[in-house]
Amino acid sequence: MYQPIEPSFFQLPTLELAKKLLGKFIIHDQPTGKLIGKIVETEAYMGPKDKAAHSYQNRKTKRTKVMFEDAGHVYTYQMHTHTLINIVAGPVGVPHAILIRAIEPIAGIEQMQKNRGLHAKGVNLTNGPGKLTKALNITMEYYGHHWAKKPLYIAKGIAPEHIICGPRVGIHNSEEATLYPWRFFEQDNPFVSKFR
DNA sequence: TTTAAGATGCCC
DNA sequence: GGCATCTTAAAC
Repeated sequence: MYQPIEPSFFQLPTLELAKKLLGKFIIHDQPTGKLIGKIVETEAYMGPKDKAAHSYQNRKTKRTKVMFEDAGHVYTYQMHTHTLINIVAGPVGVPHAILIRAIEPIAGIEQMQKNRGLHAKGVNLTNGPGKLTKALNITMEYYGHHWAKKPLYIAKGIAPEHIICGPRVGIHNSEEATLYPWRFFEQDNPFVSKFR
């Protein structure tokens, strides 16, 4: 318990992995203790044929290159004032990634509250991809890290009873890819982000 | 070197 | 609905 999952876990087909990640724990070891959240919402991005993905048509740049590594690496990027975090999926050379969109706080909640500031109450602590990275103190320095290694790692958790899928959030100019049902979340969990 | 746009969140 | 404010990529 609370130990990094075996690296082979990430070698599932991308959509399968996106579903299996629901209920897993994401853990960040800090000097002040462990910050732990349960993943309740994910989104898959499959570069080669996904117009909404940064790696569409295998575009390889400084930003997207980590997605060409083997599954389990950390892909971080900046969105306006926020850091968003992904799990690289697919075999070497196939630039897939899974965005972690929301978590439910499990341990270290007081520290998460401090990291977020006073305005974040209740579900607003971690119900969005930019919010959870701030709560967990995740920054761009984890670009290229591996999710099976401390101090930032995935651990076994609690599989959800019911999983819902639907269109991804915040995709507007990607034509047919706009409606791909590649968003997965735990039914009735209050920390799932709002659709826009 | 300059400029535009973005897988968001907070405030008005 | 506006705007903050950072990284990247593609235009000059």
